[in-house]
Amino acid sequence: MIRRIPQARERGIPDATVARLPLYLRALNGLAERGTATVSSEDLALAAGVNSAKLRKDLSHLGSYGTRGVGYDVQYLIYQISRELGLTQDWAVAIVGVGNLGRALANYGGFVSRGFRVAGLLDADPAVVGDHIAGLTVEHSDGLEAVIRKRGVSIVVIATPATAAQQVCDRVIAAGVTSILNFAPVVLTVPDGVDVRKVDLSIELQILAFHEQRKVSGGPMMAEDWAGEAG
Amino acid sequence: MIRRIPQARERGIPDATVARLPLYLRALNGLAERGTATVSSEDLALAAGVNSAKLRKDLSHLGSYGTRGVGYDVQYLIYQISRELGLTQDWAVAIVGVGNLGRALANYGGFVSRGFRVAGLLDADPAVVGDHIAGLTVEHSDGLEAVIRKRGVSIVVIATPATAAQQVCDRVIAAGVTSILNFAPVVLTVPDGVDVRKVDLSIELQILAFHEQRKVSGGPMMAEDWAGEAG
DNA sequence: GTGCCTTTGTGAAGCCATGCACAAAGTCGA
DNA sequence: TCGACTTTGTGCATGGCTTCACAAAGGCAC
Ligand SMILES: NC(=O)c1ccc[n+]([C@@H]2O[C@H](COP(=O)([O-])OP(=O)(O)OC[C@H]3O[C@@H](n4cnc5c(N)ncnc54)[C@H](O)[C@@H]3O)[C@@H](O)[C@H]2O)c1
Ligand SMILES: NC(=O)c1ccc[n+]([C@@H]2O[C@H](COP(=O)([O-])OP(=O)(O)OC[C@H]3O[C@@H](n4cnc5c(N)ncnc54)[C@H](O)[C@@H]3O)[C@@H](O)[C@H]2O)c1
Repeated sequence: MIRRIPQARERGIPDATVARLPLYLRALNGLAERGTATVSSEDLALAAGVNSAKLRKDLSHLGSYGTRGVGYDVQYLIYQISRELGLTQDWAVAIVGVGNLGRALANYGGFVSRGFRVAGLLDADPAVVGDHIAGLTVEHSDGLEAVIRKRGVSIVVIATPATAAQQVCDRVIAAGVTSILNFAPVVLTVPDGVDVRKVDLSIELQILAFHEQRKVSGGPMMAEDWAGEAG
Repeated sequence: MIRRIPQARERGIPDATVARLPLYLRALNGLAERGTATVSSEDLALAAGVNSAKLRKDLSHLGSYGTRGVGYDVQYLIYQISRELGLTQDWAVAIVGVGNLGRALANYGGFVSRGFRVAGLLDADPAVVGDHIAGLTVEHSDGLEAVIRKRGVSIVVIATPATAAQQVCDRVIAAGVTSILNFAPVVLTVPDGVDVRKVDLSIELQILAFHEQRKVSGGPMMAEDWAGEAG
């Protein structure tokens, strides 16, 4: 059978598209708050900071939800993207490592706002255990596996020092977690089937520094670049 | 003259490569701490979590710093990558918005550790101004431009609420800053020549949720995926 | 010096993402 | 009902990134 109907959603949405869906969702929520009922790909793309053709191609992976000559229904598109991202259910998240960063995350309102619920705060330091943060009590990380199982935690945020991250990672995976958001500056080793995403401030700054250096070096090609290239 | 020697560093290093250099640098520092003198692309790639061919091609963009049959000299490669990233000089960074997140960032040791120095903490809230954090005093954001100019700030971290981010962004750009790290969940609009990188927790969680949803839906290929493909 | 062995640096192929450009589709006014 | 206009959905070309595979390069043992 050679016939090959390129059915949307037949299997997978490109990673690049998935990474942009939250952006579209945010832009759509902004429009919805201002009472906008429909939006064209051009306008939505502008709000999300992407090319309109890319936006349309991205949305076409979810299905054909637009109306030609009109645009997209804001509310309907919000629902479809939310459903696709799995935000119509709520996800229990545990934060391991309640130091500077862990506290900031626990207090972060935007966390809860869209489908994510902080179901546990865990730390290894007895001095921190028992602290009340954002309505939760910090528990000892000895009970990590129990917390994960009992509260149905499916996403774990690692905000421990780098030295503890792999160990915490191994434990939560053993407890059945397959989605990890890592703030520690280490490359986590995980088995197939486990997703790790990392947020790394240090890397971002270094990338900025790279470009900044090129700017201040006096234009596109500085003298040093030519050194040794003669002959 | 048709001869075209593909000299490394002739013009630009691919973005994808630049984004990985900090990863290599981190892995190399780990090796250096353990006293390793030389490392093969295979081993370094393993430590950095990438394919070894990719590592070699990345490094080849900087120059030909390896020795065939031996590998790369760890210290020398650290120096070369550092220099390429602009980490041999130190960068003055200002943090605007000293709330939960801004405080965590200010207290973050890994900031200073590699070429970045927090040169200013600024906030609009009089209740926060005057606080002492990590050896610095929080200043009022009215003086943003003055701080940037007087202390040679070239990278600004925005950790204000989303509503204030664009305004802060406009001001720091007007003050001459061309590198911004944005933590606020908004798409910043900037003129050409300004680099913005964003760190967005919410997006990362949503991407994790997407994949997690697919997993729990019943394995690698769920029934719904096959609907309509028969025949 | 010579030959073997290891490892680099890179040509080439394949893959994925981007963005243009346009036909198809649907709305809306007359 | 019809025609003009708007906007979507997508075929296609382009470009960048990744990966394989290997010739060239260099160290090292003898
Ligand atoms: N603070 C920031 O702005 C920032 C920025 C980027 C990255 N990071 C990274 O995020 C991580 C946390 O940073 P931080 O500033 O909050 O550090 P922190 O030292 O303030 O907090 C770390 C916390 O983790 C706890 N901990 C240690 N081992 C543990 C274990 N095995 N199980 C559970 N908890 C454990 C400690 O008791 C402590 O409370 C670090 O890896 C840091 O490099 C932080
Ligand atoms: N806390 C987190 O873990 C987290 C995670 C992801 C994203 N974010 C984002 O980071 C930003 C900061 O988060 P937060 O939790 O620290 O919020 P916060 O409310 O605790 O802190 C914001 C700070 O910015 C200051 N501010 C407001 N307007 C300002 C202005 N015009 N100039 C200077 N300072 C100003 C406020 O006075 C306050 O101190 C928010 O946009 C948030 O969405 C936070």
